[in-house]
Amino acid sequence: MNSSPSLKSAAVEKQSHQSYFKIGLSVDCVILGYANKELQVLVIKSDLKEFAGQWSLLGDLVRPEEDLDNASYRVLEERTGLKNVYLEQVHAFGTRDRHPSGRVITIAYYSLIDIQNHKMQVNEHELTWKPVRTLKKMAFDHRKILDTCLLRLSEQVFDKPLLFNLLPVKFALRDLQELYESVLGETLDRRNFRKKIAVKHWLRDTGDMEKSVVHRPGRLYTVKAASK
Amino acid sequence: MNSSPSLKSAAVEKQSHQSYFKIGLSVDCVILGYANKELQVLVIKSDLKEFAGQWSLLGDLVRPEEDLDNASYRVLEERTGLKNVYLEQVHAFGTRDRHPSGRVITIAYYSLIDIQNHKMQVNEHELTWKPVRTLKKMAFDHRKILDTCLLRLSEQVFDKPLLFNLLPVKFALRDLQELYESVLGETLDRRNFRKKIAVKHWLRDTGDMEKSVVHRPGRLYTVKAASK
DNA sequence: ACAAAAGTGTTCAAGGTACACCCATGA
DNA sequence: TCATGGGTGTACCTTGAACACTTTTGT
Repeated sequence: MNSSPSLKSAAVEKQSHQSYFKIGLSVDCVILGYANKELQVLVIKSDLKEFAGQWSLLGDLVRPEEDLDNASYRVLEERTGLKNVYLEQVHAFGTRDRHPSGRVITIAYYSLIDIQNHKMQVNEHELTWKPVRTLKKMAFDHRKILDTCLLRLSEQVFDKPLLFNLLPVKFALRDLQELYESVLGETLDRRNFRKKIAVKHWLRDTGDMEKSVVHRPGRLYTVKAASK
Repeated sequence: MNSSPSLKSAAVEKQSHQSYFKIGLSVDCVILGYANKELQVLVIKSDLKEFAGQWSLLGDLVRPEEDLDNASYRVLEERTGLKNVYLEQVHAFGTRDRHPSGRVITIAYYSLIDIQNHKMQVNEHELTWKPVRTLKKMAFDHRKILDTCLLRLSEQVFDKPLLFNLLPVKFALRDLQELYESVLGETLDRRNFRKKIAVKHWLRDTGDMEKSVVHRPGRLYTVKAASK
């Protein structure tokens, strides 16, 4: 653990948010993207001494004048510059000892964005995308929060057109299938997958084809109306 | 609206809980029972002037030293005397204007109990069971909270052995079917229902039969292991 | 011509739905 | 003997799973 001098201790952080206690209320956003054929989550280096070197989800205290949902939209927009993205509340986490600064309960949300389409300077401010798979340990109970959101997501992907939010506007069915496989953690039969998606009527054929692929190009589709 | 002199106004209530603000944090429990072939929910007359005469769910502010889940177990035990019952977190409700006393966000839980088996004096302290169907308007956003919990429940009843928590230890399949019909809001075919339950292997035949019924008595079953 | 992925249909098993008759009990 | 609900099986349909060959493109 390399603890730089600029890291705040939990005690100091508690001072600066004094007005929100006795019980602090925060939102944490599991912001998911898809790159290199893997699910990625947007994380930041923890600024707490207790979690020096560990990655943390993006969150903030809820302001007294804002709705819960608005707070998570705000966090999302501040960090990615994106509005109007899919965001869903998942669970409230509130064990006593989950935050070293004192009593903070957090409402977890997850959000799905097109990683290409967000302008934020990644790797500045120690904000970065990390493959979900590689994050073994995270600050606070954030790995548990992440798992809870991933489970919720996987339960919904065949009921609602969610995963399209992670892809560019135009995509091939193979891209979509690989994404489903990442999220579900299992391989899928190509013919069965295509039939299963077809009967949902979520997609529109753009008429375009893949370019510059070293094999037969696939058709490019776009989603009729993704969930926001 | 008959507003008795003992009702607190929101302003007064805010004073008495001053230490918890800026943002207050509560839990609300949708405590469900089953009687007269209807789902019932345990409610109390609102003590706020703004909601005089309206029914309210059972809730309380979360204490600084208790886990979120513990807070809802505490509310449940204080109101029903029951421990060890099924309790599940459903959703956090946090719009700015949901509470007239100021900013209070609440975490909603639902719980399933055997209504015969709870000792609480109902109709004292204006605490009572009301059929879910008859509660058109409730205090705060409590009708919305109730609906959210009922929806969650109905989505789960064939996946987990939940509804048995609402019945006595021994019950006939007809009782069970009527309960399922109440929760799902639709009638079910008797033969198909019995097959569907049979393949779950949730039940054990007690060897006993119904008594004092005016028709052929049904077998009494008990659940092998209900979810707690 | 070869490598690589696109695109496509059929068969089988399992689960869900619709539906009707005889049985046991109390009045 | 009648009214009431208990208890059961079969046929059909829908859905999901397994599985292989031809086509198109770039190199």
